[in-house]
Amino acid sequence: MCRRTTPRSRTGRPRSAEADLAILDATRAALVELGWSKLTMGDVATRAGVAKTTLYRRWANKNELVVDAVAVLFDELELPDLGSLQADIENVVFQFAALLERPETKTALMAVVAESTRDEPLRERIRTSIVDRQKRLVLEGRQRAQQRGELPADREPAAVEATDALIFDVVAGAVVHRALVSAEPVDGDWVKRLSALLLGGLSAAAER
Amino acid sequence: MCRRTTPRSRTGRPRSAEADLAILDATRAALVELGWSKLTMGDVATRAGVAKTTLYRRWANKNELVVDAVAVLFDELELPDLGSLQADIENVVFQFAALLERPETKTALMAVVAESTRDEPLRERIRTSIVDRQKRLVLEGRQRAQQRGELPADREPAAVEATDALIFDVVAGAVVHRALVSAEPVDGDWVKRLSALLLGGLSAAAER
Amino acid sequence: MCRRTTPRSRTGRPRSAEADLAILDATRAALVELGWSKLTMGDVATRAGVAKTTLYRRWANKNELVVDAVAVLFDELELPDLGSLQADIENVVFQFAALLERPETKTALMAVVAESTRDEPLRERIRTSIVDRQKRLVLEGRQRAQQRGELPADREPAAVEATDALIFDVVAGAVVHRALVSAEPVDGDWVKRLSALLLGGLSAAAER
Amino acid sequence: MCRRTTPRSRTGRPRSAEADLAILDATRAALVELGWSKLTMGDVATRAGVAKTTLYRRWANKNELVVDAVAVLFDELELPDLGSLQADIENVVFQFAALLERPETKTALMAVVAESTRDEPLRERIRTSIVDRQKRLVLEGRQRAQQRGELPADREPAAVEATDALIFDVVAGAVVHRALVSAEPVDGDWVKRLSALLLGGLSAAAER
DNA sequence: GGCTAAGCGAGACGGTACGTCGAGTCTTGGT
DNA sequence: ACCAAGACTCGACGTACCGTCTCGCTTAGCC
Repeated sequence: MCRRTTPRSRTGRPRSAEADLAILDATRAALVELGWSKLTMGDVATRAGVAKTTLYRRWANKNELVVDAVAVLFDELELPDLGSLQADIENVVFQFAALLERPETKTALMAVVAESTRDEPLRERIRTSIVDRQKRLVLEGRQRAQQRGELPADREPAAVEATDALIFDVVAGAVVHRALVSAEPVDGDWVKRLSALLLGGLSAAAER
Repeated sequence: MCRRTTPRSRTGRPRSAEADLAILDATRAALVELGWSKLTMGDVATRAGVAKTTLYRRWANKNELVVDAVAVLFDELELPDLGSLQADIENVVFQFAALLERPETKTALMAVVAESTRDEPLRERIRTSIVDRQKRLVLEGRQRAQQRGELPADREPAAVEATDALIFDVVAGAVVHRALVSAEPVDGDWVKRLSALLLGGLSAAAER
Repeated sequence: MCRRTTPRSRTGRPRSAEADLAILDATRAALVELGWSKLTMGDVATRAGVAKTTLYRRWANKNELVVDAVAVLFDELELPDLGSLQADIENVVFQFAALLERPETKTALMAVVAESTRDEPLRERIRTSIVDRQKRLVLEGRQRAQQRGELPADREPAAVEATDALIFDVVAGAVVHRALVSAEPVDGDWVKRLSALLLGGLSAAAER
Repeated sequence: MCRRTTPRSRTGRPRSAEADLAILDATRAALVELGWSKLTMGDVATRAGVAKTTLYRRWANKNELVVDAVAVLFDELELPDLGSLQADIENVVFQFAALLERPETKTALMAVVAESTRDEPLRERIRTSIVDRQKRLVLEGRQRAQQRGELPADREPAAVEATDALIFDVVAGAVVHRALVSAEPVDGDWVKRLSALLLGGLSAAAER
């Protein structure tokens, strides 16, 4: 979580663990109230009852702090076995949509992605802290569907991986676009249509 | 294009039309060189050979200016008839990906979307200037495919509209997510897989 | 009054005389309400129901306008014959003090003098519009006192002129300093002491 | 000197004392080069090698800064015992005139007095920083003359105080008016006439 | 009575300075 | 070594006013 890359000295006063939590909580609270662009480091420090220095000792800048503050929310996503691929897809789409409805996620996610187009370390941090962690959902869902026989067993690994990546971009991208760009609700009807499209597409691919 | 809402006074010196163009050009140039977050109003004004006040007389803030500057780029997207739905899809995806590769679009699009989550007028501006204008591509492509017989003729209009919206979010969302979040190339292989998925999904839906 | 130095063309629409008065009135009103430093040309124009252009066609800048607006107030000073030099002095001091109590004079006079230390044309304008016009009071008062026999008749003109100038600086300077710098009231007691000082000093000089 | 009114926090980085001096020096330099009205806070900050915010942290505005910068110059005035009241008067008048010849004083003094007519805190600051500090010269000169027997010993204190105040306003006012309004030189001849007037007036008052 | 040169209101224009705010750093004294 | 406090530099913000300009529209005087 903490961006300390150097191996951390053994002497001196150790960092306060409480401070880390307080800062991340304060960051999320500030995101909810103010949104990304009005959030300030000084305000976060005040909310957390901490000096600005303490923030900068732990995070290099605002972007990295916000990524860490928001990343943990994405770990809440789970994929309980609901018995069918369609149910699993619809469930995860709903969860993801609910996550994007939260004001802290809504305002922060696109902002840090935008910043990351010009900031390679930030992109890397986003990838490791948020993006890659969610790919497990696609992998798990696909494997479960194969076990159920809803999808054929793997043939060549490269194709499987490419399809996983595609599904990930399609699902995540469609939900984000629906929620933030089109600014329309991710409701039951829309989710059904999306999952139907995906299942149809995957089945068609499997038949060939 | 310009935010003139009041019907425009008849007296007084009229606004310079040249200035408008120079400002939008300067904005795009600054986006390319500096990216969204480093772009400043003062710098844009200098590049355009214009006073800062002239910018603020026309646009309320950086976001609205950037939306206008970038919007015109999206109008370049076209949908020539390539003879098959698959070819049309692949073509438009490529065009869209190429657009998102341009540094001015890449850095600006996500940023203004992020801001729009807390700024209703901005969201409206984005919708009318950018988003809604591109929905025509989905509509046109679908109609053409129906004429070719690749897709069944319309049944109920509501379902058609909902499917158009879904396809729009899926295509645009997937490309944006691939390009900006996953940060992986939108290459021929990926585009083929995406269009196969869509075609499969649409066909499956049509059969029911 | 108006700074037109070139001989003025005979053709074309003549300048509005009403506008001149309205502008000077508006300037004084603005001085009263806002003071020198908060007075703006745009505000004066609005008050006068006139375009800014019209101001600048007549006065080169804020300083010159204010000098003209205030100058006329100084012409109100009069020197009625009260029968004795002491009474005449006390009377003119009271008048001058009353003038400096008016908010428009108070705020404007020192300000334009301050500006004039770096602006030769302005200094010239102040001299001709305000300062020199008041020297007549000293001259008149002295001549009247000589006729009454309170002061000896002139000997050498240079000395007379030098004394006139001294008295002018002493009286005007003392009143201004009392009113604006010391910020204490120019009351009967103070005026009596000042006139006694002057009369004593002038008599002493006459005896030699 | 510095406007610190609250008793000063004990924690945090203390204010730089060097910065204070550098800023006041820079202010005087800017006054000399540019004059009051062209002096800008940004320019002063640059000259002092300091950020603009540092200026505003210490002084509320240009006026207060300039008063502080100029006040110290007035402390240079001294009243050495030259053996006679006349000599003492002429000396202090020359010193004061020389001070008003300096470009930084010339341009600043009237300007801040003008502003002070609409700004009570500024008036107070001028009084305590500049005006009251110079009244000592009148007091000292009068006491010395009494010791020499040139002036009678005090009778009632109120009258003495009133006369001191009068002399202060007359001398300071006359010199300022001569130098800045009449814009004529404070030369030996004029000074002799002024001191003669004062001595004559004081003697006449004493005889009664 | 039409021509014409200037005046006029309106308001946009290029500039310059304002005073504020936030980022990120540095310097205290104290833990 | 950590920490809270708060001053520091830097740079952008959005606003205000200056004095100029460009419109379209009067308005007086001379042909």
